[in-house]
Amino acid sequence: MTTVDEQTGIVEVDSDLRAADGRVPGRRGLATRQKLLSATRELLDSVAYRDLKVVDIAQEAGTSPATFYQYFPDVESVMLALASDLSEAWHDDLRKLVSNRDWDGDPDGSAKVVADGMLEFWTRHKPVLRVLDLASMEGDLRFREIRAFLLAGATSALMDLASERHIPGDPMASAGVVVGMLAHVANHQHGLERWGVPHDVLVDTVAGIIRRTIVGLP
Amino acid sequence: MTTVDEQTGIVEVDSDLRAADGRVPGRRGLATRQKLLSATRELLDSVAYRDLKVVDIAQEAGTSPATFYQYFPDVESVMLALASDLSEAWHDDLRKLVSNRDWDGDPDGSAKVVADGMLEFWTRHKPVLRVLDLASMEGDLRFREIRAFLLAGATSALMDLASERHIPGDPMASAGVVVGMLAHVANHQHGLERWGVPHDVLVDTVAGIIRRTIVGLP
DNA sequence: TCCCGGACCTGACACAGCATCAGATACCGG
DNA sequence: CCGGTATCTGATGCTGTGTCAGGTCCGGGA
Repeated sequence: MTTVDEQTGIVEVDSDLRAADGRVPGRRGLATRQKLLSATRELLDSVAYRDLKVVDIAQEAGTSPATFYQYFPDVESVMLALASDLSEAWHDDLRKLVSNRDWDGDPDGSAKVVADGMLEFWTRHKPVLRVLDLASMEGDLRFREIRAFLLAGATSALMDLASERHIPGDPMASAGVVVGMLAHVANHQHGLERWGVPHDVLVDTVAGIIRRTIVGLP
Repeated sequence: MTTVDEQTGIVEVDSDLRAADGRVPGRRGLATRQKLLSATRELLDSVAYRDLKVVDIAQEAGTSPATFYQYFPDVESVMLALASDLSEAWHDDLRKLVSNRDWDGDPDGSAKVVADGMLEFWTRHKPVLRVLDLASMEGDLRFREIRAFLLAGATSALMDLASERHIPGDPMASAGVVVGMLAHVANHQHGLERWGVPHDVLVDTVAGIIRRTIVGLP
């Protein structure tokens, strides 16, 4: 999270980073905080968010529960931080993914690169993105905000594309639905593949929907 | 859930319905069980699954935590039962939704009815379906099975349609992706509408994707 | 080198929710 | 009205939460 202090105008990275007692953490403290974040991400591979306990995170990080509370008020806040970091990473990846793509000359290839890239990113960070999805669905405003920001880049990129092409229908709705579809397919990839749909067929199918819905080609 | 006892061949509705001590519940017991189910569904409207406590469910149902454990081993099992019931209900709704639809004469209207119907069902039962989605994503096999069964009806209906029409691409993948998209849009409807996409535009967009992807019309 | 002050960590504790059981209560057929 | 079984619950041990006061670690100054 990058923010600008309204009072001083100072740009701070990971602002509001302060321990429970109000102190600003130093080198050692930041390392501990990082260890807690990593431990949480690690645990999320094997245990459901619902069953994530402070005790376990602390143990995995090689520290005590009391220390956990020095850096985060609860487990949800760790997720928020992880999701926020991911949001940054995604915007970097996205830039490489959609910029300078030849939609006129090679619409199929372009759609495929976007579909594949997003699927890959979602698969790589599945555990955190899963929680982001759930918490958003359940109405948590802070998670919703991050999710909206995370999807906004992809959505607006596709929306612009749809607008340029003057496709029938609402560009915003089309882009929003397509991006949601990508996220959903990524999350349930495993299920579809178990149903007998191989990964590359899935990518082709999704790319086809992007092409027809956004680019406006048959 | 309807099952057939392999040994006896006896068809049982809600088989394995037995209290914690192994007794088969009578009229009064079934009523209590039902009250617990309703209470859970009720609570799910206002509190996140993650925060659903046995104490709260018991209180909402006007009984004690100990009674809860008479009928369910844990909160997850209640969700399983609710999801299972929903799965039955959906298959009934689905039958009315897709049967005798005129895809050749009125593809737009047909696609719209399916899109609208599914969105409506998902919205009506959002809390339970949300949990079903989450638990499936997190890899819980029992929830996955129910989700697969729930989506299978819609998926195979669309798959058959896609096969008949000889659309390019894999019918199974197309149907799976489209059904997933519908579920996802239903879950995140609120977000899209807040983004300024009205409900009817959303339905049109989704119907358009169904038409182009499944029916094979521009 | 030693020491000292602040940054950091943790053991101990009070409390909430989980899960279980023995015993109390409610209901039904006779 | 009574006995027996189905149903319910108060009491209880246990796991995990969240908060202190006080201990440990570390780097900079003498």
